[in-house]
Amino acid sequence: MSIELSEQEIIRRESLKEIINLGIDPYPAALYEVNARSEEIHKKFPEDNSLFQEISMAGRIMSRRIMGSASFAEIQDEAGRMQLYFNRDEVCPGEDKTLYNTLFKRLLDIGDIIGVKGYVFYTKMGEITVHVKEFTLLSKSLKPLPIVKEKDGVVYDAFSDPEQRYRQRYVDLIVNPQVRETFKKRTQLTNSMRSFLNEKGYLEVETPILQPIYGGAAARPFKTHHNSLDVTLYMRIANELYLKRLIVGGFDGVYEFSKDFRNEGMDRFHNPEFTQMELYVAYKDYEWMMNLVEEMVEKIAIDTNGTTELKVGENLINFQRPWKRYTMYEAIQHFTGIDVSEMDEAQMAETAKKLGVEINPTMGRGKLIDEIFGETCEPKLIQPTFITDYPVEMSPLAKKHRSKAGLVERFEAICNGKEICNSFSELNDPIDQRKRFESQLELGKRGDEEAMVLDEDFLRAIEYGMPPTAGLGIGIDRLAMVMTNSNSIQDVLLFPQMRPEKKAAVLSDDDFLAIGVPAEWIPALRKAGINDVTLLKAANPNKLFNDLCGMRKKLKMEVAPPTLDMVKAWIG
RNA sequence: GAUUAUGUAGCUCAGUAGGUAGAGCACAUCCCUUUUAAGGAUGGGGUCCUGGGUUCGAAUCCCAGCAUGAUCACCA
Repeated sequence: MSIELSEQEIIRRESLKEIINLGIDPYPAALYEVNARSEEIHKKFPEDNSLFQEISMAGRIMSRRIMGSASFAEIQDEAGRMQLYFNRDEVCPGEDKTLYNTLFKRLLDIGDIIGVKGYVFYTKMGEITVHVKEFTLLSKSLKPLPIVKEKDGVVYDAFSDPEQRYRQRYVDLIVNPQVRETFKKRTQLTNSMRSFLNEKGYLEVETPILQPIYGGAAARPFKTHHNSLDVTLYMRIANELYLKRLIVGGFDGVYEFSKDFRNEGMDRFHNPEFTQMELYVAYKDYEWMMNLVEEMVEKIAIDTNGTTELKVGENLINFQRPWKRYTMYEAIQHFTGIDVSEMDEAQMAETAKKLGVEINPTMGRGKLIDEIFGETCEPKLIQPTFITDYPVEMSPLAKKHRSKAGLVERFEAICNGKEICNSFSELNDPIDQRKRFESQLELGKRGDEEAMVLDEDFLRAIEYGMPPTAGLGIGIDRLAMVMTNSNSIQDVLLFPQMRPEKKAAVLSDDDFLAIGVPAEWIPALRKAGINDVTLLKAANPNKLFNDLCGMRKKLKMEVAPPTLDMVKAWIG
């Protein structure tokens, strides 16, 4: 990336100066009245042509077709585009045609934001168009936008480079309307979920993101430090333990949309920060929670897409209740034909090897089952499916199964081959909970970096007594991927985490002047790639001298060539 | 972290047995003047990701790096 402005950027800056010289403020402070939007006009005008005869609307210029005294342009507002018709003699009723000839035709560009007043009519071509009577520049754009064109559903020159789309999401949002739709849908999703939960009377709460002890999930945390307390704090990996404290405190149902942070790998399913909705309801169990999840997700599908049947990638997924239910052992048996339910750790490890599942010595029996399941079953579960009854070893916060030894009352919902939620009857036996934490500590000693740590305050809380409680964590990003048919988590995060953009250390004109470089040589030096002091200091004076002579020709500079001594003096 | 692909104009992409780089859109100037991815003509615009190496000569070949994507690993 050059710090040089491109030709088009220079032209726009010059236009900006001319606009100011015309006495026009390119960034006016006053509000601009908007009483009509493109979507509304397109919808209502065909039904009643007497509407919209005195409108005022605003948006970004996305295309222009200029032909002398008449011109067409399109502006884009949040919901869509509207064609504008400009006629020179209507925009400039007097003798002075500057506003049209100079401002509109020459000094405005694609990307500028304008406001227009006028009336809606049909053109000869039958397109709904705003006949502009007056227009106002609201913001001059200095960077050219990628121009995406579309005809009959075919998109030309799409702005598609993922790096640029994610790093400059604002550009992505301007030129790719389907991206705006995705994020609107994501918000519809959370709105739908929130209203569902509120209608049930559950209380939305906020709990700490900075936690002295991270807990509630198996994951590596981000670590930070609080200066005045001089303590280590962790960014939360889950909010489970806090929400359960609130159940102890007497709330019957609490939930939180929680940004969680996990210091792990990134790929199309994982971002270091992601959103979960966690819900805890007193006096309920996991069977009850399964029904709630079905009901809630079905409603979300209808609220966001108008149907329970969604095309996601190659698959047609139907969220209509009831969903299929398998126990974990049943699922493994179903997909591999092997009954692992009675196996001990050694037999399990043997089976895993036979199935081609990679294992390592830190894995206990529970982890082994999880690996086998994850490898052989999860990717094959396309339709929403509940997997129930997990091994106790991998669920230190879940209640022991009421009838099956060695298992806990837990379920996950799998959809499109990925987990979308996780839930259990919460463990409320403080003695058992302490033991479970202790065995996690053992796993930690065996080298499991994700083993949970013991949270004394949480234990103290449940020692006061926590009602039987059903808990749920549902991945909002994963759910949003499904609901918006997105292939990557980055497509449902407005600002996905990216490696930092590398920035050249830039020398300002003043820096160059301070070193003794005459102003006229600064562009040439920049062109030669000398953008920071170290580069200049490290340059070979002879080479730089030659380069500059070359640049002088190339840039058609009307100054005397540099001398070698001059260049040596800059380098010092 | 591993493998692999990609990185050329503001955007989307061509291209070259290794010999001073092309198209469309965008931009500029002029002509036309109610157009619809959309008129016509002319023109400007590039450290061909960065750094090394091979070579008379590298955007092209080799190595390393950076960025991004994909797959795997990790990751409920």
